[in-house]
Amino acid sequence: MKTRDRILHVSLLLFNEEGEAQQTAVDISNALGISPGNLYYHFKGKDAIIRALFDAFEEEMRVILRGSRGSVTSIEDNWVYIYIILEEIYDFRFFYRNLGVLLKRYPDLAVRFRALVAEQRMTILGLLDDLSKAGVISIDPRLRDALTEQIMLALTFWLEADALNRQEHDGADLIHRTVFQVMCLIVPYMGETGFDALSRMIDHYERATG
Amino acid sequence: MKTRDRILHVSLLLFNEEGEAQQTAVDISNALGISPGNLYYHFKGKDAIIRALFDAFEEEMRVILRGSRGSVTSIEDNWVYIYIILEEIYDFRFFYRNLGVLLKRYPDLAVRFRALVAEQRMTILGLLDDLSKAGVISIDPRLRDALTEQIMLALTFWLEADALNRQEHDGADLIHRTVFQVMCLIVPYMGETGFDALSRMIDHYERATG
DNA sequence: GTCTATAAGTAGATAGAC
DNA sequence: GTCTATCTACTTATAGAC
Repeated sequence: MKTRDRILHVSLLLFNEEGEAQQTAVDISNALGISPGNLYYHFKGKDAIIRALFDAFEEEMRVILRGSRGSVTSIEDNWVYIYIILEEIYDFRFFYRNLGVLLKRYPDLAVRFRALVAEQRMTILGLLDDLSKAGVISIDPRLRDALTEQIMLALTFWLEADALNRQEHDGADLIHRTVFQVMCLIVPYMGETGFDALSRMIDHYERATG
Repeated sequence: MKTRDRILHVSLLLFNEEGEAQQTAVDISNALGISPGNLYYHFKGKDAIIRALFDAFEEEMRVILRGSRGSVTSIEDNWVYIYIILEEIYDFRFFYRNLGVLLKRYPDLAVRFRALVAEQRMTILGLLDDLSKAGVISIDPRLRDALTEQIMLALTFWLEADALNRQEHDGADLIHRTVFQVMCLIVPYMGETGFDALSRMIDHYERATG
């Protein structure tokens, strides 16, 4: 593995586990067993590392978002799809843990992040449209936008909300609970079948978390 | 106005407008027209200032939360009450802009903040219970907790979400939109009257924002 | 209470040898 | 590519005069 890739790999690990703000360029080079000078040979600094990590995240997320076009037509599909999005976010969770600080510090990333969020919003809207057309949900158009915003809120701040509620966390369980939380937002619009779907979801949730 | 109070006042202003992370002890003393040494005479550092500001916020918020006991029985009351909570948060918005960083940096504040959030959650649950008993809403008990969490999410991360979507913001309009957003979460559980309530809310919203 | 001056500590960045 | 050594810049915090 080339040093450049090792730097990215270890940085992502450190940022996710210990928090981005806490790690200095020297910390990263120590973790890698290389000198700070060497680190600066490969990346101009922590900024460049973060930008490179964002490149990777952005590309992966765009692939996921574009993969939804017309392929999510049942509530089960929806469940799985939300799951996939959350897992991708979890892989780069350090971004979402300090969103405010990071976007203030890197205005260029803020622009790109906003564009990504916009595409995410369009995807969620499309998802709700597909579910409507398939007759799975029925929602007043005035409430549809509000629901979309709520789902966006959940998808964006689930990690921060969890950090607020507990000190430690179990990633798999947290993702699971968050999918459930998002699905609960949709249940009221499923009419009579909503309660059945909810029951099935709870079963599914209980089974997976023991 | 005593210097101590002036420091707190100007610090809150700076933190809210420019961001807490960006302001150093020297910046604050410059803004006040006093020396850094003098600042350190009154407060041991930025930490002590932030703690003092949190004291104020915590006390004000607790008064608001305790004021809800049994006094919110209509959907209009609920609207007003959410409004009051959001305005209080807005006054100390710098806390909510960098929650993650702040709570990591000040573990003692994190403990107190979590307790405050817990009381907030109890208040929201109580609100929903009161609305249920008054026959205003009807909600499956399994969905009630999820709804509570969603409202908490909205109340806690509305400021960060807005910062993500725009560069600048109009406080009054943002608060208004957020109240609307929260109310939209409750509408599905209002049955037939929900649509009327929604229409009235939209009217109200349009009127207030022009 | 308030000032000036300065110490002490930390993060970021580069130069030059190997 | 990688290292050691060092330098700059900045923030916090304190000492001592007024």
